[in-house]
Parts: sequence; structure tokens; C-alpha cells
Amino acid sequence: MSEQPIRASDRAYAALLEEIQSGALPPGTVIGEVEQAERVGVSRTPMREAIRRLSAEGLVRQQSPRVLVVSGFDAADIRALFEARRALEETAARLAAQRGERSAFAALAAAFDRAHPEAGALAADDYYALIARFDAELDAAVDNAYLVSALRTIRTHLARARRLARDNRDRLAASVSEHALIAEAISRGDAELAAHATHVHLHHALSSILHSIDPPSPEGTP
Amino acid sequence: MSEQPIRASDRAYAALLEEIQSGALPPGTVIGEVEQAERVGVSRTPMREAIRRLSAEGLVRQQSPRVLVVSGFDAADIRALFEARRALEETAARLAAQRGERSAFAALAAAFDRAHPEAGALAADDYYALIARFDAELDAAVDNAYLVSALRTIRTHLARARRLARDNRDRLAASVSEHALIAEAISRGDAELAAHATHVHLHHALSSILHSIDPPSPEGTP
DNA sequence: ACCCCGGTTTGCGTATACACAAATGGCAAA
DNA sequence: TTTGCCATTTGTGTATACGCAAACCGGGGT
Repeated sequence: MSEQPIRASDRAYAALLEEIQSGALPPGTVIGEVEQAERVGVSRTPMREAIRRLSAEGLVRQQSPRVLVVSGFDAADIRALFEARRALEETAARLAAQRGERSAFAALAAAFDRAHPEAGALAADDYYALIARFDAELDAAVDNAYLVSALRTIRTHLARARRLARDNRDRLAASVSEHALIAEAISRGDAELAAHATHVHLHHALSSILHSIDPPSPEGTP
Repeated sequence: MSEQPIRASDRAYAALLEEIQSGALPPGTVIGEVEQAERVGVSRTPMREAIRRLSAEGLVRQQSPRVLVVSGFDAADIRALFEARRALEETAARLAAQRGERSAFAALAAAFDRAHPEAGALAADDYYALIARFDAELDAAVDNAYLVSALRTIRTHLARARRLARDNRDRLAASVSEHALIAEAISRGDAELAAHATHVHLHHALSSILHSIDPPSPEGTP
């Protein structure tokens, strides 16, 4: 398709983003320009740009005026993230129901329904691919640069939460049927149902994540 | 208080931001790194960073792979902006009512009430200062980095809308009393009233702006 | 032994030089 | 006159050099 020269700053950004999201660079890791530049194999200038981008998005914060570290991400952050996510996704669902291409969401609803019955057959990656497709359709339907841009940032952080919470099969299956309902509501133009189904979905997703990372008492935590 | 060295990239960003918001750099203006760097009096490196920041925020967009221009801002953009703003501010108001420092908002409500009666005595700048204080309290009360960050971006764009719509006195007075109600609702912990009063306020604000920039027929537009 | 002071080092912020790609203008040929 | 090709120019992307400020470390004084 599109073949841009692929800038070094983009490679640097992608590399660091992936490492932060995957946990390869755990919270608190000091991010030095020279060090990261050498490691990724670019010069300071593009690496600097990548770091500033991560900093603007909040994945990296400055601990002292001279030292940047990978920002922490705990249960409180996840709760805050989902508060913002609710505001944006419920609105997005409502708007999509009002103006979206109905056939696209009908197709998505069918895809979710097809995936659901034998949930065991659905690999986690396939699930996330389906979600990504849904998100892309949602963005297109919403057709609001400000809203979509805010949602993108939220999703960037969400990737970190997903990693903390090891996905369990039951949750994935439930999530599929929740998405099926949202897609169907949008395809029928039912804005209120779309918004409230999104609310329900996010409620369950948050509960699952918090439960997963904050187990009542795994063994005995001091 | 805090006295940081003030970086050249910050000066460059502030300079360009102000010029875009004020309209000194109208939409469509080509933003070249060297040109702007010379004009503002910094080198290419910090100017480049400033431009990337503006680009990330959407105030500047790339027209072709090599040329960046000040992004346009029309009625459709304002409508989209207010859709996103509604989602974020209503949520913010709700959360502030739930967790905010009630005394702070009681004080704000009083300040708005004090400003209202003789609205003629209130200069536009004083009004905006009061709003800024309200926004700051709101951000503090919400205590959610993701939400506040999204709101900040929205407000950056909102400054452009404000300029397009020449403020009229009546609208300012109405806005003051609308804010008084929101602040009072938050101070009383009434989340629903706070959210709905915010909805009402934004509805009026949007109507006023659109009416102002899109007059039924000022004289006769081809 | 502890604290304070000064030198060294490390790292960011900025400036500038180099490379490459695209746009542009002119010149020549049809 | 128009069109196509080539040279030049313009501008971004990247690399690197320079300067300054803060942190670190070692030595000396109390």
C-alpha cells in the first residue's frame, strides 16, 4: 500500500512503545537519550523526538528535571483510565449509532456472533484483531478528530493494562458477546443501547482486570 | 516561585501557539522549520520540536508529505470539538461533584454570583480569568491525569473558537450564571445536576458561537 | 568520623553540518 | 507553443559538535 521512507524517529518510537507496553522496560526505568539511541540504533535527534512523544502521551514522566523514567501503572491508574475511557467510548458508541454505516456494524455483529459459540477455538490474538477492527469502524463512524484522537491515547495506555491482566478464556468469551451487542445496537441505530452496552462492557472489563492484577491474596502479600 | 531556565523550544511553542490561536497565522499558512525558526529567533531543533507538538495536537496538519500548514477551523470542527468537550466536561463535572473539595466550589459559586448582577462591570478578560480558575479547580477535583490531559487539548482548540466568535456581553453574563449553577451543584455533591448543567452550558455556548460565526446572512454571501 | 567543598563527569538543550528527496524552473526539442 | 527532461533549489530528516548545569565523587578540614 503506502510506502513511506519510514523515519528513524518512528522506528525509535515504535521500539520504545512496544518495550514499555510489553513490560520489557518496567516502570521506573530511567530513559536516557544517548543510551536508548545507541540501543535502538538511531541518533539522538530522532530518539529525542520519540521520547518527547512518549512523554506527551504520559508513558514516560520526568522524575527530576534531568531524568525521565517509564511511568508507573497501578490499579489506581487503571481506574482513572477507565473513567476517561467510559466518557469517550460511550459517546463514541452513541455517535456511531447516530451516524455510522449500519451495514459495517451489522457485519461486525455477525463476526462477533460467529466467534462466540465455540469460544475455545478463538485465539487471544484473533480476538484482539476483531476488537481492533471494531475500534477502526467505530473511529470511522464517529468521524470526529478530537474524540478519536483522545481515544487513541487511551488505547495506547490500555495496552499496558491488558498485559498486566493475563487474559482468561472466560472473560474473552464474555467480551465477545458484549461486543456483539454493542455492534448490533449501533447497526440498529439504537444510541442509548449502544452507550449503555458499552458501559456494561467497560464495567466488566475493568472488574476483570482489577480482579486479575489485584487478587484477594495470592499467597500472602506484606 | 519555580524558575526553570525556560527552554527555547517552549518559547517557540508558545509563540506559534499564540499566533495560531489569535489568527496571526491564519489557516493554510505554510509552516516551514527554517522560516519560523528565524522569525522566532531560535534554531531549527527547538522549533522543530515545537512544530511536532502543534502537529500532535492537531493545530498544524500536513498537507503533503513535505509541507505543514496551519489547520483549518470551521463550524464543523467546532461542532466536533463540542461533542468531545461534552463527553469530557460532563464526566469531569460528575466526578468533581463526587470527590471534589466542596468548599472550593462553594467559593467559586459565590465568585460567579458576585460577578453576575452588574454584568456590565465585568471585563471579558476578568470573565475568562474566572473561567480559568474554575477549570483549574475542576482539574484538581477530577484528579484523573487521562481525563485532564484530554481536556487540556480540547481547551487549546477552544481558544481558537473563542476568537472566531466575538464575545457579546449578554452571552458572557449568561455564561456566568450557568457556571454559578455548575459550581453550586458540585459544591453540593449533586453529580447529576452538575453534569446536566454542564450540558446546558455547553449547548448555549455552542449555539452562541455558531450563531456568531455563521450569521443567518450578514449582508449577502456568495 | 562526619560534613562540606571543589573538581570531574554525565547528560540534556541547542546549534549546525550533511544527505537525500521532492518541487521548480529553464532550456531544448518536437 | 507546448511538452518533457535535467539542473538547481528548497526543505526536511538525521547526525554530530558545543555549552552549560546538575549530580557525583573524592579530599580535606573540623
